[in-house]
Amino acid sequence: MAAISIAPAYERIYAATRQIPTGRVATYGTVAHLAGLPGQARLVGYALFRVALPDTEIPWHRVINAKGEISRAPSRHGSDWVQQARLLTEGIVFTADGKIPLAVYGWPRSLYLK
DNA sequence: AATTTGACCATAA
DNA sequence: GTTATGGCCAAAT
Repeated sequence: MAAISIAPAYERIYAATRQIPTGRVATYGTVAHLAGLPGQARLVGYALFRVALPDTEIPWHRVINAKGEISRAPSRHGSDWVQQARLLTEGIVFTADGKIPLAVYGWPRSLYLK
């Protein structure tokens, strides 16, 4: 009954990630919330790790951590730099600290309106 | 089937 | 400012 959403948890995360508009970024926590997994910021990170390589339609590079910084990791095989490059390509400018001003690029805007 | 793994966030000291 | 800790979950091997 109610086959409302028997979709894999990860797929919902991917769906939420695809909704991030170009030139904008969302945090893991936000994506988790949009995916219907409030508080599961970690799952988002886990899911994205499994998808990053065969990248298809998922703008995984638009997902960053709550600090407004790209989550670098040794296990990422350098995909973290690809993320940096892609964000720059979309017109996003990093601060001197290598961070992204969420107040400007954060999405959805409603979470960052002053 | 059990073990391993993995890109977070918030709080406390 | 850093460091440590708890919480949370699913997929790949």
